Amino acid sequence: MESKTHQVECHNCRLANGCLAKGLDGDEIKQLETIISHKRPLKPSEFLYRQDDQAQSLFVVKSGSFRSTVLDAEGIEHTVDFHLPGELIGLEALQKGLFRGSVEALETASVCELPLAQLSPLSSKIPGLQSQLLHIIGSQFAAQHDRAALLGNHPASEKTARFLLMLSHRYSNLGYSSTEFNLSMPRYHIASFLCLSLETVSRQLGRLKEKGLISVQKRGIHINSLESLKSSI
Amino acid sequence: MESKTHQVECHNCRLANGCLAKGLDGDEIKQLETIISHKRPLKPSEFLYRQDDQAQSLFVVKSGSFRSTVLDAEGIEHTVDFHLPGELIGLEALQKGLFRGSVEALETASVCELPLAQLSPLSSKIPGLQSQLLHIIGSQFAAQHDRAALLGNHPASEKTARFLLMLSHRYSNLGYSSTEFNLSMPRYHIASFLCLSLETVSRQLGRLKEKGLISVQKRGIHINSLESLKSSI
DNA sequence: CGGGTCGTTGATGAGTTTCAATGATGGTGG
DNA sequence: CCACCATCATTGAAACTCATCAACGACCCG
Repeated sequence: MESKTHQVECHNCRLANGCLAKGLDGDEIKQLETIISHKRPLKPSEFLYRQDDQAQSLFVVKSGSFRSTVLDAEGIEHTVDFHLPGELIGLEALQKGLFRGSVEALETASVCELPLAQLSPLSSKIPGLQSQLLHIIGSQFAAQHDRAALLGNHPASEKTARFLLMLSHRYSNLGYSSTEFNLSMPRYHIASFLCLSLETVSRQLGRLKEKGLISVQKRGIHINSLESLKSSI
Repeated sequence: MESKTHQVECHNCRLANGCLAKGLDGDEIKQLETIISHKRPLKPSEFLYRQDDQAQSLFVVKSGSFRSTVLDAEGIEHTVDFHLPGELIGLEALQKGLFRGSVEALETASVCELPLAQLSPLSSKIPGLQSQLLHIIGSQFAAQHDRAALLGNHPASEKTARFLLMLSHRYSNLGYSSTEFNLSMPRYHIASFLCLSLETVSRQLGRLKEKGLISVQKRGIHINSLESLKSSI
């Protein structure tokens, strides 16, 4: 059974507050739950969808993390973004009903599925849902602005520090530690996201470690002082 | 009078087909026109809005072109995007009601203003408007994916060629020539967008000229062969 | 115990930035 | 009307960052 529906309960989901359900009353949440389905969890490096797939749904990350990529005309893959719990994925399909990039689980991960055909009418019916949808869309545009500032014309050292600070910030928003976390992606993905080579990323992490700003052990990151790391930029 | 309302007529606007009015019937367009206002045209390098301004409205480019920028924590400016006629600006404000970047006219330019307070209720009332709004939002996300592929890990020569091809494509969609156009921005803005130095941009344009792929005279660009330019990447 | 993936580290060279000088253009005021 | 200034673009030379190539070690899983 490909898309067996698992248990669905927005009303006691710890993410509901940053999710579509935010600001809805009990009855509205029930209506929302009726259109949400949960696919089985994805395994590491399994694809949620692939570029040019027909899009029937949007997705919200429930657990784990994802990476979204695009292939350019020459078949070179670029990492567009990483997605943590609570984030909405697939908005680029609103244009033509096709996904414009691929999304791949970085670890065991799960999503809530929001069928487009039902989301749109429901959001007309529930004003709070529409406004929350627009709010989330706005966050994504805002995040892109931040990303532009992160990736823009900076030396590798700064890109790396900024990358860690971005993750720190996002984990902190999710209620996790802002100073201690595990990278869910290999160096190669970070490099592709930052437009650097994987060796450079590795070396820059090493430098930050030498300076005493962070501790690194493979995927494990500990930021010794957020302030010093920021001011190192 | 700061925001004097100029003549508003979506129904005979040549851009209406790629704009919010697309797919609406005559009566619906009339309703849309009632909430749209036109500010006086902006002069070159005049700001449409500035980062952290309170956002009352979204904007659609009616004529001319714009550049959107963000300041990072260090006060360094990054060019996020260029905006041509028909494009919707300001979506990042849907999150918190604040603009997350600045938008600046590159030449004499005008916009249609869409007050957020009225747009949202109207789109609930007119299903076609809501779906067109979502469609446009989707295009912007799709465009970001394309931009990621454009800017990603490529040598300066490719970035420059891709940049020209992107503009060519966008002008062509607007009904202008895809092989002959004027850059509305100085080299410095192109450089900031492509994460290069302005000298590098200048040199790369020079190289493309030497190779016979394009003609350049300051802001004037003529692409001798789109196909050769593409295959040069 | 192999074999694969992943991360680190070193040496080298290419590509890009930076600094600097010069030329073209357009607007302004004498 | 022309000189002057500011802005923008081009070009050169030098310095440096970063990518590439390569080797090695750590780890995990079959």
